Parts: sequence; C-alpha cells; structure tokens
Amino acid sequence: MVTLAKAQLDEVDLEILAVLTRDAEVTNKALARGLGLAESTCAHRVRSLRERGIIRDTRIRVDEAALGSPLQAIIKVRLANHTGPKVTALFDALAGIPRVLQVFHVAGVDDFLVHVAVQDATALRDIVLEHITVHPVVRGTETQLVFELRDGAGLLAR
Amino acid sequence: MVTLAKAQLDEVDLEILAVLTRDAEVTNKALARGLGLAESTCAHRVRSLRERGIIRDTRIRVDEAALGSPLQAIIKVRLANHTGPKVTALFDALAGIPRVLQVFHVAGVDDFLVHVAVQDATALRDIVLEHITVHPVVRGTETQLVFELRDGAGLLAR
DNA sequence: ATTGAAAGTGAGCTTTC
DNA sequence: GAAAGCTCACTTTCAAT
Repeated sequence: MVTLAKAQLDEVDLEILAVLTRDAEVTNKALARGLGLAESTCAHRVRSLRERGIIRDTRIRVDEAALGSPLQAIIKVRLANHTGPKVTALFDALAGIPRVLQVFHVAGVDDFLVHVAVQDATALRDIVLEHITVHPVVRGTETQLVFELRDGAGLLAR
Repeated sequence: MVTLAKAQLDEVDLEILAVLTRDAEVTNKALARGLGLAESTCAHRVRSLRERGIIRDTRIRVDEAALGSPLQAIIKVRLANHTGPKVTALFDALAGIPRVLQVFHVAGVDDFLVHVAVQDATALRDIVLEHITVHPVVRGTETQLVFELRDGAGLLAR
C-alpha cells in the first residue's frame, strides 16, 4: 500500500465520494447530472480517485440474516503476553475463521475485537472454543451480543 | 425491510456472492466466465439476489487515511440507565456524529461500541467530550486505539 | 481542467431450445 | 436453466476551448 500522496481533494471530489459511499451503482451519467458536471469530467474525477487509492475498491454488502447467520456478536480477546510474532500470527488466524466479518487489533484492555455473524448460539460457542481459546496465547474472551449495527455519518458528513 | 423469505441459495449463488463481496466491479461477462455460466444465467442470478435482498447494496470503500483521518478508535459507551426511548435516541445521536464509521448496540458490559476515524488525538477527544459524554444517559466511556483493522473470512468461506 | 462528440463495449430484453 | 441476437445506454477516448 503506497498511498502517501497528500489527499488534495476539492469539494467536487468529496461530493463524488459521498454519493458513491452510499450507492456505488449510480451510473456516471446520473452522478454527473446530480453534481452539475459534464459526464467526461465526472468520469475523469472518479478514475483519478481510484488511481490515487482514495477509492480503495467497491463491494456488495450481503444480508447476513438472509444468508443464515442472523446472530452477530463482538468477541473481545485478551492475550497472556504480547510478543510480536505471536500477536501477528493470531491476528491472521482470527481473520481466517469462517463467519468472522472484521477483526480489530486494538490498544487497551482488550487486544482484539472479533466481529462475527453466526447461525445461533451454538455456532458462536464453537467459534470461541474451537477457534479462539484454543490458542495458548489467548488469556480469555468476553462475548457481547450485537443487538443492532448501524452505519455512522462517516468521513464525508458536512 | 421485508426479507423474511428463506434464503434458498445453491452453490452457484454462494460463489457469485463470494466474488462480488471481494470485487463488485467485475462485469457480468467476466463473472459468468469465471463460474462457467452463460452470461444470461449469471445476470439472472445476480438480479434475483438483489431483488430478494440477499445483496443489500454496493458501496465504495474509501481510504480513511488518505482522506485525512489516519487515526481510528473504538469508543466503548456505558449507560447509567437503560430506558428504551433514551437508548434509541442515543443510538441515533451516535450514528449521526461526523467521523463515526459504525455503531454497535451490544448486550454486555458496554452498551455501544463506536468506531471512529479521525485526524488526530485532539479530534478524538473532541468527539468523546463534545458528542458522547454530553448526553446525561452516558455513564462513562473507554477508548481503545485501533492498530489495524482486517476483513474476516466472512460468511462465504467454504 | 472542463467540455462536447464520436466510437467501442457491456447490459438488458426477448425469443428459442 | 442456457443460448443467440438485438437495441440502448454507458464508458472511454480524443480534439478543442
């Protein structure tokens, strides 16, 4: 990841990002019209944003519940010791567990926050017992059920 | 959101979702070829997945650092009391704060986990003090810096 | 740097097997 | 569910302001 170039974004760029962050399927034509730009100009700006790495990629978001995993949780993971290589190896292992959506490596009381979506409580327990606490470096875990998850206003809120 | 229809997904659907979850920009043609399907069949499948709500939407992912917010954190929020309406109102308020990426409403020691991306430590402090602890229902917060955030294997790992 | 116009490509639709 | 052909619209490229 060589994305050290200073942002250098103007108002138009920010507006483009704001739209695409909510819906990446808008056509270039519609995007241009919405922002009062020529289509060629708009397409050029978007391509530039991609080339500069401001836009990293675009992905679909799936309905976890419809996919059979209606139960979400955050599993806090605390380590016994914090020797570098072992921590990195655990990070990799956690991110590779099926049904894991995100893994936060954090500084503080906990070391990792593992966000999972599972079928039921049994599957949740299996992940904790079979995939997490099995690692010797893991001192303990604490699981919090997720009632609801919302998107925030984000970086582009005016 | 009326997405109660049982999933009813076969192997092909899952493979389509797996690809689009990593890169939603693949053309229908390339997707079809990659999975050994006719283009018409592939297009039909994808449309069906959208109509059924399995695919919720598609979004770009931006480089937060390039956008001037290189510092991420998780702010744990604990409440004094848990009366329904106030909790919901706070949820709305948290999700509406600029620079907030996600808000988890969880069951457990904490009530909310607020994921933010900010410019520096000062901006982080300002969010906590000016936007979170100002609410009377908030009993306390605890902030954890995010060293690194990784995508997990997800729901479609075989 | 933005614009307008022309050319290449993919998506969406219908029919057919 | 798969294949073929058709139309339309979009992206891209280029020359010009």
